[in-house]
Amino acid sequence: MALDLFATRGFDATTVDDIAAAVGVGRRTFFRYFDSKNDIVWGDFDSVMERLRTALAGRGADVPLMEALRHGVVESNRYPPEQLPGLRIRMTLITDTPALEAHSALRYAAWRAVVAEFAAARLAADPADLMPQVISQVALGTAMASFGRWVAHPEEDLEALLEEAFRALEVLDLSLVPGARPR
Amino acid sequence: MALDLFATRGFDATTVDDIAAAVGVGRRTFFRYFDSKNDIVWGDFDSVMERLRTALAGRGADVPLMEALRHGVVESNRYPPEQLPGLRIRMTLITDTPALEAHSALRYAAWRAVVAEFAAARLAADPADLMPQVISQVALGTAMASFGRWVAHPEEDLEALLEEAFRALEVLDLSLVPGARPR
DNA sequence: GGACATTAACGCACCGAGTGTCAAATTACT
DNA sequence: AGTAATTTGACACTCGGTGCGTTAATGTCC
Repeated sequence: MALDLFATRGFDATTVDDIAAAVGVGRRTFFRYFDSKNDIVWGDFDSVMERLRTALAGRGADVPLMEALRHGVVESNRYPPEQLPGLRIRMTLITDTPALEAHSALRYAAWRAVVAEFAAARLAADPADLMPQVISQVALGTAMASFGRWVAHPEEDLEALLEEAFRALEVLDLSLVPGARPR
Repeated sequence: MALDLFATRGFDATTVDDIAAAVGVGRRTFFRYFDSKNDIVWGDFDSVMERLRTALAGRGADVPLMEALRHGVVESNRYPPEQLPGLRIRMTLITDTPALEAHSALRYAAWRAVVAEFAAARLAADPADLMPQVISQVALGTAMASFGRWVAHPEEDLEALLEEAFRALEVLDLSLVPGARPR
């Protein structure tokens, strides 16, 4: 609903009054349901995190950490085809609207916390320790690079991109020698 | 100057009028020198990026990519001791003021672009390709994890943290097997 | 040194996001 | 139906940020 306005008129050019009017509701009422205009775009982020959490927990302890991470992230980003257009609109808005890009940092922090907790458990460390933090940052960055690519290249497959990116991560120190051919 | 106000009163509680008054300048004039209130905290970010760019370029092509990246990032974050207190104040503000955390995403994008360009050149790829993007995201995340740790633990050494984090990156797929002892 | 152009300072009015307050409307309950 | 609880939304306000237009400095050329 409001997403359509954003997609056509642009995020910045769409005021909260516009949205409220379009939904047929008072401006003040809008702010009862959304903490900010930005929050419209990231719908139910809690469920995304919950999916990630369960996907990570679903891997046995015998699977190496980075491999479990790859599986978890890929699996939690598996969407039924009919949801992909909506996802693309949202991710497009996020990646090329500065205000949203900035605001998203807050959501990402929560996402990273899930990964950090998982990594910490695996490493028998504290989530605040350096390595779990590095791993969570790296996982987020890798996922974001994949999403960014997906947004810019609609013909490519999101899952495949995530898979490729995370696999590259697992062999980072081996493949990235000078002179190595990029695939 | 304005940083002191942020540090004592808090970022959100300090209005632009407060700052302008403290500096003895009109509100409108403030906005001639800073595009936004947020921009005060990230001083001359261009010089940071320039340092990174030259530090990366300074490594010979014979040094492996991830190693050159580590050297470049560590070197570009080598500050004279007298600048560390100021840096700590700024980074503390950034890491625990949501508004700044969000705004910083825009600066980070520029930083990543520098890394992506470097990585792309090394891989004979395009900066927009998946791998350069992954590498730039990973580098940023690793640096941020180090900074976050440094802010939370003032007794630890920033350079050492960066060094440790980036070294861990180079052996990610080797050390992070289940049962491996965290160091 | 004086006339002129340029740039900086800044007051004013405005917009849009977000919040607190309070009264009216709706809904739920018995 | 009548009462209590919840939802809605109007109003006023704060704060960040911008456009505009005017005054004050600052430079520049003859």
